[in-house]
Amino acid sequence: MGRPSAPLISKNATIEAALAIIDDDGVDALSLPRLARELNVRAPSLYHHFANKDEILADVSRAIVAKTVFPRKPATNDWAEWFTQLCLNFRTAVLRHRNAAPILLRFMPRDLLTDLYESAATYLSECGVPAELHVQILDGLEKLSLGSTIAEAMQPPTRSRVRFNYADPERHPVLTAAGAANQLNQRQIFEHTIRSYLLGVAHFGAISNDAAPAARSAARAKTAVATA
Amino acid sequence: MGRPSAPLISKNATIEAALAIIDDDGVDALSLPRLARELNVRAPSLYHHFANKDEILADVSRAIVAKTVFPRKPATNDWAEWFTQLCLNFRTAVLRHRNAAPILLRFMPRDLLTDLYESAATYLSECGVPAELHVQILDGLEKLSLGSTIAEAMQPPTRSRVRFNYADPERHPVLTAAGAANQLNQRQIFEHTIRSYLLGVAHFGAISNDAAPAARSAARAKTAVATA
DNA sequence: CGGTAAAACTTACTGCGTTAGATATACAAG
DNA sequence: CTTGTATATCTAACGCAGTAAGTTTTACCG
Repeated sequence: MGRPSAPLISKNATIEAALAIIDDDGVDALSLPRLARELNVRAPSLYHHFANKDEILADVSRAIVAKTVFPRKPATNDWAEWFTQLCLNFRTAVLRHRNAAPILLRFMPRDLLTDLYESAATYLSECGVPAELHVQILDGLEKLSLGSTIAEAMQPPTRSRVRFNYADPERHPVLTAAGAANQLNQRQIFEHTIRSYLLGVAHFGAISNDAAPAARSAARAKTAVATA
Repeated sequence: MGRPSAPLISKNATIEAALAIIDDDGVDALSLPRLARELNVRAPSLYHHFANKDEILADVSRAIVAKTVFPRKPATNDWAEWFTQLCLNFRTAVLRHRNAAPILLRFMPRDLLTDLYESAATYLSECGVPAELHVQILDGLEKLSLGSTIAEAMQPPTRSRVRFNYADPERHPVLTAAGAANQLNQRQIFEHTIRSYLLGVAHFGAISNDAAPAARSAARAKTAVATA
């Protein structure tokens, strides 16, 4: 065949095709022969554009995360609201390709995140949040959004209120009742979780084991009161 | 060779061997030939005890999660403290085998969790927490612990204070400063995140988009105050 | 003692990721 | 316009993986 007048393979088209396969049939269905066939090409030709399969997967991860919408900063110093919106947008971007969750876990584009964090930390400083809290807020939010979104992506999608699908009314009566009483869907629980976390950080600051026992016992007392 | 006087393969030994391989060399290193070799046996013989490789992986996941220590209930109605301890124990159990994180994501033993949730929901009821909050607490905590622990497991372990390893002092000055100012390690951030979340739920209850705008704006006001 | 089921084996197939080397074309230099 | 080199595809082939089929030996039960 020899060299074609215009290249048959482009990085972008390859990544898009890979993403389409994953969306349609899952990560396990993405093989190089299949990907090549979709591009009307042979598998080894892909090695002229990518070092190996992992590089393709890393680029797919990057493409997914890069579509996260960056919210504009609010007029007030309401950083908690801004972060909540950012996390929601991240969740939306990831859940658009929920089959890709496993590769996202393996190939999270950390450099993208680092650039994002730099601007987020700057914003926190502008809002007067002390630097000691920055890591805790950023790292906590990362674990929370990334982790809980990926965990959500691994389960079948549910638009309506969250139940416990594995609960058996006979063996798990209390849980079944809890499912019936619940009013929130997955997205609302996520948003609620983020917001609760940020409220917690903002109100109580660092609650470490050894550093601030007074703050913790005070917090514990409040919890007990609120649920009595 | 024929049938041996005593079986050469047992489910338990197989799962332990698989876990050892994963701990030593990662998930990708676990192949049936290698696993069989470790057991002094041939690969197809494993099919007499497991339907396929996925079944082995599922059993490995189950073995990891099953080692979570169930904390005893405190004398007071301090359910938040109990849940915090439970989540910490779960994290410990998972991080003992951090290489196994990807398969844990795929083969989370949901039935184990369901039994656990039933008793947790019962406990919440005993403590007087209204049923409408049960799903939100359980599901929120699941996403948070499972997700953030798996996300943590995917990064290299760090016992000391959390920095941002990918931050370049030139390009990310604010982030570098934030890393220097941070006092908490991974475990403390995790614990803090759980506690902040539970405090948030206990104090503010459901914060949904449409249900309680008043509660949310009140919460937002408090956040702003706390950080001004 | 004989039949059945258990628990190992050997052999073999398919499909994967990847490498090596051939082939033909585009493009730039003389 | 020729010629050389880099580019972009191909074909062929290797090794390893998961798994299926069928064989062999042995344990155990009536």
